Amino acid sequence: MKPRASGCCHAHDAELPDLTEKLRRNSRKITGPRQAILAAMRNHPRPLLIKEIHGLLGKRDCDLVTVYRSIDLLRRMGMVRRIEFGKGGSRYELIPEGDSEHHHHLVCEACGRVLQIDECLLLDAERIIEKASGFRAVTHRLEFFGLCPDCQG
Amino acid sequence: MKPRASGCCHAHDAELPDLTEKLRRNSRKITGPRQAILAAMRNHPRPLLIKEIHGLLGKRDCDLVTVYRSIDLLRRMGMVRRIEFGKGGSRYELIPEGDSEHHHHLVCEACGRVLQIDECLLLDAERIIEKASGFRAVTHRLEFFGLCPDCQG
DNA sequence: GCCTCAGATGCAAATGATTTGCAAAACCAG
DNA sequence: CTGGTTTTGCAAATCATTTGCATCTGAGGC
Repeated sequence: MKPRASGCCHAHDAELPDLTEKLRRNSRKITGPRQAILAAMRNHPRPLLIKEIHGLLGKRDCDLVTVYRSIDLLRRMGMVRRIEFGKGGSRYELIPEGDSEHHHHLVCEACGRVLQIDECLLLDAERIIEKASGFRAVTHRLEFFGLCPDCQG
Repeated sequence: MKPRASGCCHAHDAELPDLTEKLRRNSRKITGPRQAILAAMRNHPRPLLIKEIHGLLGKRDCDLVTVYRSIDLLRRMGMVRRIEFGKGGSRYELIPEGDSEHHHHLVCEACGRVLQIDECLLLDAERIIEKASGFRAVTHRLEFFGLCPDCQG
């Protein structure tokens, strides 16, 4: 279980055809705002606030409300995932193509820096809980919080 | 790891002296609203919305704003814990006295029913993450979601 | 290339949770 | 029981998110 800095990385364009295909399949349109939002998220691979995404676009490219609506569409299409860090609103991150495994985050409570934790040890726990509780389709939400090296005072 | 229904249980009054003492120590006052809120939470031992707590009191006992302020005070005094289930606002639950261990919840995504999961397997994970990341004071937030038996359809 | 029309967008305004300002009311130490 | 600090209630401000609606636009069909 090694945390990994989720800094900027690859920006391969393979997601654009993917978007095109998925949108077409649902008779949705490939619009400027949607491409711009996806591009912004690709260039900033960490959980972003709606407000941050909007800021990355420059207010003229698209309205804040459109960011909300587009992100929601992308989420329903399975291209974006919502994450709750508990203050200031929901955050969203791109789901890399072919990514079936989710991951967790380690968030600095002072500065908000985010590391990514790749392994997930809780898939077994979900099955155990299903058996013990009678619940079905059990998923989980797990985030870690602490003070990053720069904020330890 | 056995989920446990977090239904109503004991309502021993040992918390009232505790509250009194803690409040006095910080030169805060023991007021009607604060006692009423604590009593309401003791009688409904599950994560409650501010709105629900307010509802339990009868609007005349105390203003919604006072519930917000009192809950925040109780939280800062370590008597109440905040939980985020991700929709409809934060929830709060009483921390039983002498309780050092936290627990997690299993939430039905359809009806909102909540079971409590007592064991926590992640304390080791926190230490491991501290070592690997350089973060300190690492804590975590973990909730499970699924469909309870009544909502599987 | 042009038309048409469902789907998308912008803007204003509604909603819902939470916070803040301030004057009046409630504790409690002396 | 009195003074002075803490709390409360009420109104209004904030903040994130959603909704209504008139207008605009991408994409398939001509």
